[in-house]
This record gives sequence, structure tokens and C-alpha cells, in this order.
Amino acid sequence: MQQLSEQEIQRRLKREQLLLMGINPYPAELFEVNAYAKDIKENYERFKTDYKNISMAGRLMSMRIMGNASFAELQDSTGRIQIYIRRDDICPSEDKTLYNTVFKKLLDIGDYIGIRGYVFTTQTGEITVHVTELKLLSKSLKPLPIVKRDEAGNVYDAVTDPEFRYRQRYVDLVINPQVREVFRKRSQMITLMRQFLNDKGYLEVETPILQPIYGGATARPFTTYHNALETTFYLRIANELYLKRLIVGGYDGVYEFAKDFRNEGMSRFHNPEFTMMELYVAYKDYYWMMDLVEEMIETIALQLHGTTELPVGNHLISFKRPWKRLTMYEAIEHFTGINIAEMEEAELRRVARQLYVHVDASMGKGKLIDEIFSNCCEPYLIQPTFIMDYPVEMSPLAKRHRSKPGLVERFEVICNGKEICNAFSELNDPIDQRQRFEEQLQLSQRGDQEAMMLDEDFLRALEYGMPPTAGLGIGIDRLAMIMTNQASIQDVLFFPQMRPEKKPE
RNA sequence: GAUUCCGUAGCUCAGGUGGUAGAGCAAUACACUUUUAAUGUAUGGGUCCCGGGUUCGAGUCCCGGCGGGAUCACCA
Repeated sequence: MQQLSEQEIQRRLKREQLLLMGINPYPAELFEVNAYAKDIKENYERFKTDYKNISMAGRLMSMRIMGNASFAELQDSTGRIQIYIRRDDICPSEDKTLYNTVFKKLLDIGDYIGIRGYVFTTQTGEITVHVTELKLLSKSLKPLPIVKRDEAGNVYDAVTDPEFRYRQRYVDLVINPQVREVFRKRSQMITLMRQFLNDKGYLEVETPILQPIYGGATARPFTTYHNALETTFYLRIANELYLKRLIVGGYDGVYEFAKDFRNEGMSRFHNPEFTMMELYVAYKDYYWMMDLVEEMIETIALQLHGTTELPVGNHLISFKRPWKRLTMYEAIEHFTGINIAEMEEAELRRVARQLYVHVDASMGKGKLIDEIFSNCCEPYLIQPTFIMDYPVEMSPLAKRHRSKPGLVERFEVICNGKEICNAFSELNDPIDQRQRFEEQLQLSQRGDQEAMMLDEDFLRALEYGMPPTAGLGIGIDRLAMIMTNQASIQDVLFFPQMRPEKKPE
């Protein structure tokens, strides 16, 4: 137990005192609520809505006590509203304890209270609830950091310490309304995407997170152990192979919002667990999927913000269709002036060095091209752009290009300098797929810890036959970053992964 | 993993060259019947992240550790 601060001791004493007075600081019975701060502020003057006998609940966020009348602010789930408390209104009889002792002495900022009353406008023009009844709903024992705003909108004493905000997100959410808004937008974005996909007739499904063989991406997994089965399991790095099994099973379109886990470094773009939406649609190819992605993201931006132009960092990003489409080779030529289409490994390595791209001996042709692209092109692609046709070595689950040897039918969307989705015409030739897995095994034997495992059951499924299929994965967190204009993935995750707090001795 | 910056009251932050630890807000007490970053007066509040070292003396200098941010590497 850590030592209590003076203020924490004070609040514990107040709690005791309330108990002695016969007031339960944590009453059990429900408190009926029939009005919310936001509605009142929006409707009271505009529609002359008469708010009588209203009942509200929330946290006390400030108190301005002046003798026998006081102003305070109540914060409910929709925002803050001023409340006016007059001694003789909440204490009509001779006994003034509720005002003099309970309200003035024993309540603190952060306490949950319930009030009843009516709305009026103060002399200074602020919409205010005149309180006729007051009830403590829950006592707060830890002081909230108080963020104040003046009329000009200046913020004082804002809590900005990221560690504090991420570790104690509940406090962040209480005191920083803009943070609540970011997460509301994220939730709404996911709802809109789900709606869009459901409207197209695709089926939302759930597939295993605990997998005996991990696959669908090149990444290092988390490992866990099932006692009864005496088996090692992996937390999924992707759900791709399971969704394709469902296409084999005969569904036309399936999608899943999947929590994926990758045992890799963390940064403002990477959290060990993150959300990916994967979609697979039968009888389609990657060109079709490009159209769908454009339509979906444009629709979401429009419904979320009422516009397709969004400020992101220092840029204004437009999601209005159509987006630019470049092949990977075209993109590289555009940004470096070098056409690498016909180059072999040795020459590529020379070009990479010339472009100051970090290379090492283990890198093959595909990896070298990818490195050049990541370094010389990706950071400069701010507007959403399709990059098409990747080297086959980088894409063991994608179908070979119908006309370009050595490439696969794959695209990524780069936006704000980062990949936000990845898609291909799915490889459905079981013999080719087996060969690609075997190449991965060789990489693995050479020490590549991210190489894919060979999944016999998945191959068995493909052998029964999978229709031509287009597949898509969208990084939901990264899309949320763009849609909410946040610079860090930690700002679109309620509880970003952090080193465990050191326990107080 | 590498580089770099940071860690002082509940919160935001000051504390040249080493010399008894500071402000505003928050808290406590009193005053005040329409305030709004309310105000006025008074009071309390600190393991200066932790552990070593140098020194008569360390928040400050040195070494080590812990935690966090940023950039890079890997990745989505």
C-alpha cells in the first residue's frame, strides 16, 4: 500500500463522516436520469424546451461556493453543465446540514452526484440547472487533476504526460473531452465499416485466436500453452487462412474484425495487439477490390466527418474517388528516376546502396525492391494511393500476376506515408501454394524468424477447390489514426501496451 | 535493440557556477445570495524516480538502474 497523500486521507475522513451521518457514500439503488447536459444546452434556448422536473447524474467537476448559494459543474456522459445550488432550496426546513455540511464540506471534485431541478439562464447568460434535490451517488477518494478552460478556450494545467494518460486512461477520459471524442469516432468508424460490409451482403464471422499453426502474415508470434491438450498454441498474427477456408466452404463473402498479435517492436505505429479487418470475396480479383476499398473509405470519411477532405497532421488528405494507382515499379521510378523493372539481384543491390538504402547479404530480389520502396517512396505518399504488383517473393499467399512474370496481383494503399491496407487476388492453386510454403520453410531454415509455417490443413482445403477470390486486410488502428488525426497508435487504443507498472513495495 | 531527451507537491511547471525546496491551480479554515480559470485572507502538503559515489554539504556533479517520450532499426 502506497502512502496516502494529504488529500486522499482527507477524502477518506469525509467518507467516514458521511457514514456517521447516516449517508451512504455508495448507495445501492438506481438513480433515474431523464436529462443530459448536451441536450439541455442545445435545446433550451433554441427550442425553448421547458426543462422542469429534470433528473441528472454525473461527476462534480468544479465548485464555486459563495455563502448560501453556490455554482458547480456537473459532467455527465455528454458533457458539462453548470448547476446552481441554493441552501434554502435544497434544505427547505430548519435543518441546513445537507447544504452546510454535506455539500460544502463533504463533497469533492470527482464525486458522483444525482440532482433534480429545473433549467434557467443566469444573469451572465449561462444555461444552468437550478437544483432542488441533491444526492451523493459515489464518493471519489482520489483527487482528479483539474483542467481548466477560460472563455477564450485557453487550457490551464492540461494533463499531457503520456505515461499518466495511457496508464490511467480512465482519468484521461474524465478530464480530456477531446480524448472521449477520438474514441467515439473510432467506434463509429468501425460501425460504419460493418454497416457497409453488411449492406453488401458479406457475413461477419469469428475465427480462432489460439492457433496451432500461425499464418497469413510474415511476423513473429506470441506463444502459449494449452495444458489439457499438452500443445503449444500461437496467438494469431492474421486470420487470413481461416477466412479462406470459409470461402472454400461456400460463403461468397466473409469478414472479421480481428485482434491480431505480433511479437515485435513497439512504436507510435505498432502495438503488440492490434485490430485488422480482413475481407474475402469469391469470384473477384484485386482490381475489383481496389474499387471496393475506395468506395468504402470514401463512404466512411463522408459519413464520419461530412466531407472527404480530412486534416491529418500538416496535410489535408482527400479520400474522394478515384485514388491514384501506381505499380510498385512506377512508384520507384517516379521517386528515384530509376527503372528497376528488368534488374537482377546484383544490380538492385547496387541501386539500393546508391540510394542509401540499408541492405544486407540475406536480402533477395523481392526484399531489396521492398526496401527501396519503403525508404524512397512510402514516406512521400500522403494522399491515398494504390501501389500495385509486388514481387512474388514477398507475397507467398498472392496469385501470380496474369501477365507480368515475377509479380503477384497485390496492392497496398499508402496514406499519410504509411500502409493502411493490403490486398490480393488470392492464390488458389494448391500446388503453387505448397511450393510457396516450401520456399518459406527454406527461409526459415536460413534463420528468418518471420517466415511462414507450412499449413497442411489449409493446403488440404485448397485442394478441395477455392474459387477465385479477392482478399483484403485493413489496419483499423492506422485508419483510425487518420480518421481522428492522431499521430500515435497509442492515442486510438484505450489501453496501449506498456511495460507493467512497478509494484510499490 | 541503438541514439537522444525527460523524471521536483494531487496537476502544470520554476529551481545559473553545489549551500535550509518554490509558484499557480487543487486541498484545509474563514468571509461572501448569480458566479464562471470566481475572489480575498490564512494554513497544511515533498523519499526532488531508485541505488551508489565525489564533497563539510547533492534536486543540482559522476556511475549504475527503473520508467517514459522522440528518432532510427524491424514490422501492419
